[in-house]
Amino acid sequence: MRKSTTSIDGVGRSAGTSVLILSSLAGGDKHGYALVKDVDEFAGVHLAPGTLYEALARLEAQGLIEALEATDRRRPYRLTASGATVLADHLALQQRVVKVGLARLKRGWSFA
Amino acid sequence: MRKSTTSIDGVGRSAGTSVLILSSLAGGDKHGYALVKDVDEFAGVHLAPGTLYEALARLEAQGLIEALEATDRRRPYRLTASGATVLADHLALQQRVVKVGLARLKRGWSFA
DNA sequence: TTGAAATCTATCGGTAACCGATATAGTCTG
DNA sequence: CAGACTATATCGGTTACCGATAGATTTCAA
Repeated sequence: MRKSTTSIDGVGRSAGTSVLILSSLAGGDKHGYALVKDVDEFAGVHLAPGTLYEALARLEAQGLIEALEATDRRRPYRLTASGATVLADHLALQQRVVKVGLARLKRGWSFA
Repeated sequence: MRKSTTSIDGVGRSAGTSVLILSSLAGGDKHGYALVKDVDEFAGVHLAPGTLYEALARLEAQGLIEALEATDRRRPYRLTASGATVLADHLALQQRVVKVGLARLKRGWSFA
């Protein structure tokens, strides 16, 4: 069952879960649940729990984020220096794509 | 075997194949091979053949692109009005993510 | 002139990113 | 005290994505 009209199937994907999580943590340390709400707000994308915890494990294994001491029921994460570098690189890449795409659309993709 | 140092595993993914293809076609009608080279240049991302033709079929089925009459060995595609709308929406989303991420990184993600 | 490189499309099998459901449990509020 | 919200975790299924492989044509230099 499809839900949206103007959406590429697998857009949650193309938005890039890793970039979303890294961007969220760039704003400060957060635990999973808080992170999901933050991403919801600033990107308008909702990360499913499966997607989230898998991605967190992946990113931690890659050394892009690090788990902090759990207080209460919360397991917070922090962006590492390496993670910040990778994030910056990817945002730069995405920015290039956005600029080119937008410019081409404005220039008139349609010759009809 | 991993190849890059500063890369999120599955970044080709986060770059968003669909957005890349749509952005390429926004610059004019192209057949698959030309499209791959264009994306290589403007995004620095190489689309594998499997990824490409699968994505083209998907996008056509979704009505975001349309196949044109094949001349010679080339099977060109054109961006549809619907595809242009979807692309614009997604570029806007990515732009928002880029802006937030960059702003947060600049503000200083590290408190150390 | 032949043969290597580039152009062009296509399919297949495998991996892993992503999703939604489900489970569990503590807290807060009406 | 029920129901909503916070919070983490796992599991099964789907599919985007990848690289290898294949095959046909064209171009171009040795």
